[in-house]
Amino acid sequence: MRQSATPLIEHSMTKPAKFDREDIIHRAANLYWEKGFHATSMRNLQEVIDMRPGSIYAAFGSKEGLFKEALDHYAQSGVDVLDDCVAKTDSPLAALKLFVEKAIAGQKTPAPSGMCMLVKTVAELTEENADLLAQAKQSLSVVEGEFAKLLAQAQANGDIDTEQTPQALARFLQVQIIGIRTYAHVNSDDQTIGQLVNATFNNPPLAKLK
Amino acid sequence: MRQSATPLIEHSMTKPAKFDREDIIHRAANLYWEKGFHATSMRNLQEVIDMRPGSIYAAFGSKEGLFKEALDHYAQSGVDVLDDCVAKTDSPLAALKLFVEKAIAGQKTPAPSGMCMLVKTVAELTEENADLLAQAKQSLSVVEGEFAKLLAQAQANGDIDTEQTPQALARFLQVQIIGIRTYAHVNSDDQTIGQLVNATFNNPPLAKLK
DNA sequence: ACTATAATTGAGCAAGTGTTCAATCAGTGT
DNA sequence: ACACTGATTGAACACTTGCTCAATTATAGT
Repeated sequence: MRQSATPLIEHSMTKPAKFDREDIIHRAANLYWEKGFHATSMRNLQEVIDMRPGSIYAAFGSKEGLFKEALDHYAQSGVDVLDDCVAKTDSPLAALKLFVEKAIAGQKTPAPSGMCMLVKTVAELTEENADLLAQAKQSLSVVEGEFAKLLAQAQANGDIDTEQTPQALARFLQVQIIGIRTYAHVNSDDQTIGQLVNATFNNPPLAKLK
Repeated sequence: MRQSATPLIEHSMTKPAKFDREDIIHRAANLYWEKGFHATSMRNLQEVIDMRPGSIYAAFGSKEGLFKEALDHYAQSGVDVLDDCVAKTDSPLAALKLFVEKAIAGQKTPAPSGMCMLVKTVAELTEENADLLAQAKQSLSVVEGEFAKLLAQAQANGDIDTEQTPQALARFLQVQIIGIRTYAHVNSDDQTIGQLVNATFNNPPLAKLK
């Protein structure tokens, strides 16, 4: 019954899982991201990941189990993007700004939803799905922690004011990103959104010192 | 079949609607607000508003019809609260700050959800419910317009900088409120949230001039 | 070839969904 | 009293939901 992510060699090998687990989760995540947890039915999922119910339940246990893995996948890919931004820029502050611009531009073509999937999840779910809710919150905290690290570096570099702790600055940045991406649903005018991003990085507490 | 909000006098009067329509909508709105559109079933609604399906459908037409009225009710009550804040304070800026504090404190006990129902709706719904989505967006725009009026007054009073248009400032304020209320789901520490509210009103572009 | 083992299938289940409608109920005007 | 009429009821409908499991398929080791 059990399926292993990477088929393990045991006493006697049998038919290995033919599907690419990462790819399946990626597709599932995109559907959940677009439609939300409740509005996504197992039938919808069966179609986009091209698996029959038995296989899905053998591999992921339940609708919630698959959603959990989708959330993990999404959060990890977010961290990957942030790391990529760090690699592509020459300062922590520039990395953060690039990340924000990418996140907000992603609202356009290829992303299932302009909103962060973690935020959508926190907004949608209640205590009826306490574990999923907790996981989304925790992933948001992890991202915030990554922000804090970069902001601490920016302070050490003398790029930004040190009046507030890196943690407080990270919270502030989270609020801006959540607010702007959500607001972009209502008014997605490029210039308007650009103004809001600039306001975030040009005013205290994140304004660059000269 | 039809039910009228205020039973009208016609050629021959019959049994008037016995329920208090405003009260019904209020209760329905609170349930929708708490659970979201998709996770709220008609059975759930039947219980909290104590009506049988036939009556609900005679009065509101459909699950979406009732949600529409719930959204309207919610948006109107938001405008009412804002007006109340204006009445209770001596400056437009103070009114806005009071409004923000009320909105964020409402996250505590009596409100069904810490998040704005309009924002939750915009986050949850897709083009599959285009009309409801459009309505939520439009209500958010209306609120933003109210903000803009007050901010224009604040500028006229010389309370805040005039470098940005009232509309731009209103957008900025919306982003802050959306961001903070959503963020409060993840980290609801009073002091932290207070800091974020203060940051909104103590930094440009909303900082009070002296 | 044969067997052991596990992945895969898909029909189908019990429960839940939004909604309808014939029957009943209860005020109003006569 | 009575009849008229619209509000109210709740059983029931067609459909969808998340999920199960016996049957089938496919591979690896003998």
